[in-house]
Amino acid sequence: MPVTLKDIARETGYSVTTVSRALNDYDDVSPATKALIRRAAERLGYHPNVTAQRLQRQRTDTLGFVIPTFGPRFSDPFFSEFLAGLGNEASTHGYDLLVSTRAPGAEEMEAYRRLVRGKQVDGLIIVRTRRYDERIAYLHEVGFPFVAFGRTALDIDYPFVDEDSHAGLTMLAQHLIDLGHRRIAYITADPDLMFAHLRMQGYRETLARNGVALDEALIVQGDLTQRSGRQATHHLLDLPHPPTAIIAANDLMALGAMAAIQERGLRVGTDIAVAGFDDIPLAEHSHPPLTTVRQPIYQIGKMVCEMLIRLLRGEPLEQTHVILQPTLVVRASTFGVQHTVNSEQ
Amino acid sequence: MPVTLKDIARETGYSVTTVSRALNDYDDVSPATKALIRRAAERLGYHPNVTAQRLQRQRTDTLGFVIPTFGPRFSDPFFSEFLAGLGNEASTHGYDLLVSTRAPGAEEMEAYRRLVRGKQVDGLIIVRTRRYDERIAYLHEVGFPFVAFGRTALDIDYPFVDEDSHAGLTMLAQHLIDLGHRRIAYITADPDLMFAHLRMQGYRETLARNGVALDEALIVQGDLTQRSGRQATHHLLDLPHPPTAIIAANDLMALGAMAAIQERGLRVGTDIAVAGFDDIPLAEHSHPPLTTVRQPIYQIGKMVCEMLIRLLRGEPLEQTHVILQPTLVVRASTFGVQHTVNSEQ
DNA sequence: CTTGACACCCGAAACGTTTTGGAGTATACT
DNA sequence: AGTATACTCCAAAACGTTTCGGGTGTCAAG
Repeated sequence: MPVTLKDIARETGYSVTTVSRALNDYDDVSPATKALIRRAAERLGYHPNVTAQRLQRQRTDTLGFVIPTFGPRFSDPFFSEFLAGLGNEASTHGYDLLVSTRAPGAEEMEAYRRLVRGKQVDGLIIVRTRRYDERIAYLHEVGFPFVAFGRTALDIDYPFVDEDSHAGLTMLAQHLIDLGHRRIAYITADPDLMFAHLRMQGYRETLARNGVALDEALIVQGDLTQRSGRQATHHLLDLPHPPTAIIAANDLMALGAMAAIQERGLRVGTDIAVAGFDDIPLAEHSHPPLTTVRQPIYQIGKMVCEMLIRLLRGEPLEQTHVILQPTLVVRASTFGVQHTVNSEQ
Repeated sequence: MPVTLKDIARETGYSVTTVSRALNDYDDVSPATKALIRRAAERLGYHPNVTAQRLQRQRTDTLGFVIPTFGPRFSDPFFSEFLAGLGNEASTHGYDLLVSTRAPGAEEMEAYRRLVRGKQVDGLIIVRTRRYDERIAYLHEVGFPFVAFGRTALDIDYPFVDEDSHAGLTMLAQHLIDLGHRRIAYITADPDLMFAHLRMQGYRETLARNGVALDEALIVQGDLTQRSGRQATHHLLDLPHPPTAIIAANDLMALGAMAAIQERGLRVGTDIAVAGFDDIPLAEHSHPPLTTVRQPIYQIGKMVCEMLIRLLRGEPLEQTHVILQPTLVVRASTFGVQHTVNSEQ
């Protein structure tokens, strides 16, 4: 049914070889023939069979991305934005994106293995790196091309982009200390997540450097969702000696913290300061707007994708270890003024 | 480098045919041979080349999903959740997901055409249907398998799942009217979007049925983002005769509306009621929690995916036109009580 | 001693493309 | 005239799999 090279060959009287070479603009086909063949292809409505090309060329022009999902109500702005960056960059370079969704764990690893062994993709994108990241260890071991968003604690050299989580949390903590806070809580995430680990380090070190005593009771762990941020905050507020400021490892948990505080009739920004990390679009439009650290997720997605494509094409990477400096975005949630109208609209 | 059927054939002394048939469990291969071949395959680390299988089988076992993105800061919980449903369902049936991101328009259509003509995917998933949806018209015309989330105004019969937007908005509007509101604003989205159209209809009809005069000044249009909801609300509040309640076509815009109201020192739920649509995870944890209409997006993603797979496998669909009844979720944003602690934690 | 039936196996073609390694025919140069 | 030198073109192999249409050998029934 679909028209193939053979059809064009039959139609024009040329061989399949010549038709193929004409359409691929080889210079051992005369201009006249090329034109003729191209017109025929156009007329017949020819479009190459991508699968056949892949088999022959031994590459898929497809990148793989396994999204770590957590449960059905999975919804993290991080991934939409990252995916958008990835997808747009990939398409401008003629690459497709194969996406899987798996909860971290055994099934996730199986998905990676399948993609690698079946040669379904030319390269992989890794996000949410863990301190001892099994995916990276595996891909490195089998020598499969990949680029990650995030570092690990493994002794493996691989290309990555990462934001400086440590610096980000240092800025946040310093900001709160400068405002006079001394009881600063931290809602962390699974400490095996590299970024959670680094942020925690930044938190601890900044308090120490400023001579602020660290109360371990003020460190609680969430799972990056709003719900967990809310629960953690209720727990913190129930403490005999509650914090005056709360930093969350991401914006979603910070928004949950704000909800918990407001549920108790307290005011965010005046009674208790709250800060997040990521600067998701919601942060700017929450009430009060959320102080946070900006991570250009879309840009990072693009950058990771571009690096991987260069890698696949054998082009040199100017940098294989990119660490981006985040910027502090101070908004009303830590500023002490409640009903500030945000300047930008 | 990678091990192929030929390698196993050489190793075991059987033909490529027999090896293939053994591994695919044909019953014209003796159990002993099967075992022998399978052990060899295992030992050599054989994994079939998916591309070659595809070429031969003339199908890709891949579904296509083109995400309509709007700008770099694209971030809509709807898509994460839908994608999770899609991805999980697809993987349980052995299908992969090819994802593209395109802003609606010419490039988007080109992406669809490419996927169809290059035979890159066996079927497509369509979301955010428009009243006169070009994608659906095209796919129907060329006879390519697809399932959509959403109806259209086109006179085309195709399989879809949709939620009853009309009923959803009817419930919201009725809820507000029952609470005594008479000046109910509506923040709509691009009216070419089918769901925005249907929701608007539900809004208009419910007001009319209850004898509530419709003030066209109270209908403003956003673009589904928080930012636009906030802007629209500022506009509404500047009106000489502002509304006492605001319904937004989706939760994101409703959250924006809440921010705008609070920025002016007004209280959501007591001074002005706000309601959204979707019940994204954020709705429950906002402050105050948002009254909305629940759409089981994850389930819809699963259902759409399952329908498409059945379609591709030639299995009968029990229903090709599924319309789900949404449920009203009343929370404090319309309830008149400010600091309600949400029951579920 | 045939004849079938059955169990097991395989060569070759096919899927649609790209690439290899020439072959044939002009034209240009000695 | 002979010989390079382009310039066009093509047959066949290759990518790795599945499948079609047999083939062979054994055994029981006739």
